[in-house]
Amino acid sequence: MVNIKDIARQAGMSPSTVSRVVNGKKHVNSEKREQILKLIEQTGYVPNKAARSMVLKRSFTVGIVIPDTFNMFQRQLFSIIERHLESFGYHTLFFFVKFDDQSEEHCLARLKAEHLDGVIMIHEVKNPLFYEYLSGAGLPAVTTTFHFPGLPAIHVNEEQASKDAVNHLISLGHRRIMMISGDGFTFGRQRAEGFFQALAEADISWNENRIVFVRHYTPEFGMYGMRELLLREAKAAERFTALFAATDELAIGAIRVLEDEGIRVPGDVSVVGFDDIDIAKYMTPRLTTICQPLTEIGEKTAQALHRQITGNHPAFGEPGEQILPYKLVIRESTRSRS
Amino acid sequence: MVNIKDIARQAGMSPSTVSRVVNGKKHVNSEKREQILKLIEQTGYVPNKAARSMVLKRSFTVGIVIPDTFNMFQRQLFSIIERHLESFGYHTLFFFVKFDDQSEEHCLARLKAEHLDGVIMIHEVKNPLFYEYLSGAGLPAVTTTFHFPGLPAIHVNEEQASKDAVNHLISLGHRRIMMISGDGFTFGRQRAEGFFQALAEADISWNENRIVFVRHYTPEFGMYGMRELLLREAKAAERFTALFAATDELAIGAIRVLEDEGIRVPGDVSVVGFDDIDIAKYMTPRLTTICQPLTEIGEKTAQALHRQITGNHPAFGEPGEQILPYKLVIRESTRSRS
DNA sequence: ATGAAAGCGCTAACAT
DNA sequence: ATGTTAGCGCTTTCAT
Repeated sequence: MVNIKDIARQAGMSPSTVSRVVNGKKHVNSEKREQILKLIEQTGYVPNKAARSMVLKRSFTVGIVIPDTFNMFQRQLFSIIERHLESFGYHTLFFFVKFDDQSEEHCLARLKAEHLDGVIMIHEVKNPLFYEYLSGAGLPAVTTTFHFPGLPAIHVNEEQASKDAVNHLISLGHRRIMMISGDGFTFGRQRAEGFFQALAEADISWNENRIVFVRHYTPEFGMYGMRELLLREAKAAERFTALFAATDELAIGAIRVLEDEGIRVPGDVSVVGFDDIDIAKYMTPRLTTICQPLTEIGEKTAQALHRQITGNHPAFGEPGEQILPYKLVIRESTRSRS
Repeated sequence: MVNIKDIARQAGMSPSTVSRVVNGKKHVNSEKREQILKLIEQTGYVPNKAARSMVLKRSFTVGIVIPDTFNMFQRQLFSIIERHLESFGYHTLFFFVKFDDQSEEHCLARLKAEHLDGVIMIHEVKNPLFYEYLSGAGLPAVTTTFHFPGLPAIHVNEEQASKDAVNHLISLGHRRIMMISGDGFTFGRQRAEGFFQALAEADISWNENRIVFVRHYTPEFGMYGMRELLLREAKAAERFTALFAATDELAIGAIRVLEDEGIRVPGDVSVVGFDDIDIAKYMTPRLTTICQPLTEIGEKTAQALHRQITGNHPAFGEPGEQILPYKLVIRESTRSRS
């Protein structure tokens, strides 16, 4: 592997000069600059990052904390973030975390070991030590798609979006509306909160049987949730006519059970999801859902971190919170109550 | 950030001794070892990877080349690979590649710039320079879910799996079977080849109108493919009764069009996919498909690379090709021809 | 404008 | 068993 000395020797100059050229510094004769540039081109020389990193005391690496079981929404988000970060000259290291205590601890240990320049959290974690470390070490950090007090955040208004989703159902004439959410993370609770509020504002009587909290936001748990709901309703006079699922994947599982029970969507029950994952528009029926501005979230997240790393803003000084607009996408899984 | 000298000073020993302890070498007094270990624990000392990497001339980083638009199957695969690689002490750097020439070139340039210890290709690329670089630089490399001559590979027998899928359709009494595949990559051609062979072996007359090649393996292109097939059949006396889609995502798009046209799956047309992505079992109808042994593929891929990096096998010596078993998973999207 | 020299944190060869 | 030393590839004073 060709290094800076090789280039210097071949050019008959010193490594310092080559370094200056590589880093685009001033004070270098333009002829020599040309010559060195040509040599770099010819030899395919690339500065050794480890060496640079050592002297500069920066790793040029940012960590992204993301659930082990990340869904299509997060998948799209992180490749956008990765692309931007790369254009800023950073490496991206992924930290896949399962949400049990042990895995979070292990992840935190790795995080500490990596000498990162910054961290992006695509998902909340339970262990408070995580956030303590970030702030304690003064490590630049951004939370995205959720908000943790004291850290800059890029996200949509989950509560308002949920209200819109539920209001859509209400405007279609539905009154007996159920919800499946998860209790694990803030967004699940926020989405539930929006559900409550929409109901309250429409004077729809509240009843705790209207909502079921499951452990994960997956199709599998969507199935559990729906079975539970059906069980509760077994003794009711009339069945619910609409469902709000806290994620599209939950919705997919719920619809699966509904279909299996011979309950038609949207004929008998209307369903709205959240996230607008890829397949939402191909499903049968096409899923009505809340669409978050993926590209923009990814962009702003990468920018916010970059600014924090390079800028003179103290990491925990005035963390900006950017709230982005979402859209309700109406497809086929919701219909007027006949 | 505490470094090896700090530890040495506090322990009243030399950096070499600390280094020996950190790296678990012999020849160190067990009392001193204990003492150093305690100090490391207390201070939270972690060796600086950049420094290690520089003296060891290894980056401890492996690159994974994966499509920009990676699907759920690849998503699961890569988090398995990442986990194994991590347990071997490697960092994982992702190279998301779009399949146009420019993006591939950019990706190759980055690949060269990274001083990688090894490369895993989760997907074929078109640019031959990629493979030339890998072999030319003697860089350890493994291809997974496909095979490139001269490189170790972990994959299933695509052709045989496709034959099984089509034979399943044939055994259900279907004769007019169509296929949607892509022309971009080897696996698309191999899956098509299996389709041809199964047909030939069952003495089903061949006709080039039976297959359509689309540009990408996505639901969107599955829709294009199915529309094309329907168009071709518009003038035929009888319509086809079965479809083999080269990927589940293609199948999802195809089914979308079928449903929209009022053609029932599996009532009018049976469909079988390939990959068994997550949602396949939640769709309506649940998708019959070929299931690849994800976990095993991921495991063996990581192992194969690790062996190549550490072992004394020359990278291009005797590249092993490991062919793993697959399974046909029969669900609801296929049915006897009535 | 350019070069010489020091040093980033670590490991390994060599000495003791 | 342990310490001393040199050096990995780079950037950055500090001279000139």
